[in-house]
Amino acid sequence: MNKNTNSLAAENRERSEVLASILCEEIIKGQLKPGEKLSETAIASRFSVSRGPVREALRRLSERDLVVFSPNAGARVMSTSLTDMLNFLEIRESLEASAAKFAAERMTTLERLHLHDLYENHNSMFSRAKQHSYFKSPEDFDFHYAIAKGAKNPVLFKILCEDLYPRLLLCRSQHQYIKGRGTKVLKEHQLILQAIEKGDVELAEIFMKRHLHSARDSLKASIDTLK
Amino acid sequence: MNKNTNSLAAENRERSEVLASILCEEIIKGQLKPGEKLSETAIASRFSVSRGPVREALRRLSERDLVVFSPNAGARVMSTSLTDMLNFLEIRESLEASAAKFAAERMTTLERLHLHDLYENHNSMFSRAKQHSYFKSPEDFDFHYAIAKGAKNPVLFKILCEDLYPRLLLCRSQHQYIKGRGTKVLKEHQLILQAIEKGDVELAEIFMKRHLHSARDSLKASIDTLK
DNA sequence: ATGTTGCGCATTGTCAACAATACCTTGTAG
DNA sequence: CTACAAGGTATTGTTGACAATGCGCAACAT
Repeated sequence: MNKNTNSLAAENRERSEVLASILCEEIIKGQLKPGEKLSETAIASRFSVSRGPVREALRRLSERDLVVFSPNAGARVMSTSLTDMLNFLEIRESLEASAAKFAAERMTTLERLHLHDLYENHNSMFSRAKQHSYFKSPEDFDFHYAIAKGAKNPVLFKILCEDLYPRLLLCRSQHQYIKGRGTKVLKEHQLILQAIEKGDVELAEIFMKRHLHSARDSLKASIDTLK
Repeated sequence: MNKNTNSLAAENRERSEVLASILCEEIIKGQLKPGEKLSETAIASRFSVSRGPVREALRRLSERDLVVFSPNAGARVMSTSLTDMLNFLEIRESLEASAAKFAAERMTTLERLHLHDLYENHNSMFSRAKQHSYFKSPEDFDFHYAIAKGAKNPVLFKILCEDLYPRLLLCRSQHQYIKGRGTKVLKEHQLILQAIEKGDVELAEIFMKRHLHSARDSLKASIDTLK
């Protein structure tokens, strides 16, 4: 059992890493506002640590593009634009299309069954208000997550799930962008699922590409209406 | 004029960032061997700084996956496998294909001319022994770099040029992998160039995909012969 | 009233010392 | 001779203090 489950005491990870992941979560969830100052002393006293680990954590977040540094002026929460978001989605389209392709080729039978379950669950409990929180179930939090995993390319997985997704979620939290394309998403997921289940590499790629493309189009449209 | 051009004194960037980029270069160039211990005190004394900035720099490099940390045992240079390299190349294929597509669509006339020049130079001084060092001309060091830039998507550019390329170069330096597919590369570049010049989006994407795919195949083949 | 200049304060950047952990050497037993 | 254990040494993790830079407020001049 954990010796000190609530504090950030020695869980075989260094403090700076633990701090970074906590701050990462708070930034992504929007608990820290865009452009908000991240004072070293404030964070240090909040977690009852010295400024050293805090500084290391902030440098880590800087590499992840979640905070920005001004020389001699410290760190602020990265503030994103809708243009950033469109750029993210454009790349996501290409990467996830590849992921779907590889998943259709490389997923194990078990993984395909698991993906099917995810789809069914998603389908059945659709009417309820459920937006998956990124940190709720980190193991298989999503249909897309499972596909990224099934592509069997750790580099792809890392870029997609550890680099792109967090920053995409940051964009969403900063713009109250709740897509809600309704039942269309489910239908699109179904097509992808079926292609992957059959091992149809080309179709899986195409359906995923279309799926994300229409997500992007939907964002573009809602931007235009706002404008 | 710079007050202290040779040392790493105040150039409006913080020490940890400067240190990180220096170490990054040395790691990628292979001056630091895979698995080699990165002692904080050794680096600190080498650059005549305290351990604080060194630690921050190492944490930065850890986020870039250039070093790995063992708890309470410090940092070591990331050591890569040929499998890693194949994974990198697989993703590069998908990302650069998109880059070529967007470049064909979005490059300015000036950028197209510049790309043409790059190709011509590459073509003319082909016989000489010239392998572009990554840090030699960071602005337009390569044909691929120019295309990534011309795609006009900062996210894509960052993933490709700041995340993927360095790690790919690390793989190369650690495996003495000098591809040398000879004049084939030039021919393939020419096809890509022509497609981009014409603004032929589909062809640019396809030719880039083929280009990088055959590069990957060539690596696979040389792995098999070694095995 | 507005723009500017100077001072004081708060925050960041850096450092050296302390505590804790891991590694290596040495010695001993089987 | 090899395997294992124990202690010492070196390195990492952390902390608090010092130096330097930037920011804000106030007073003054135009």
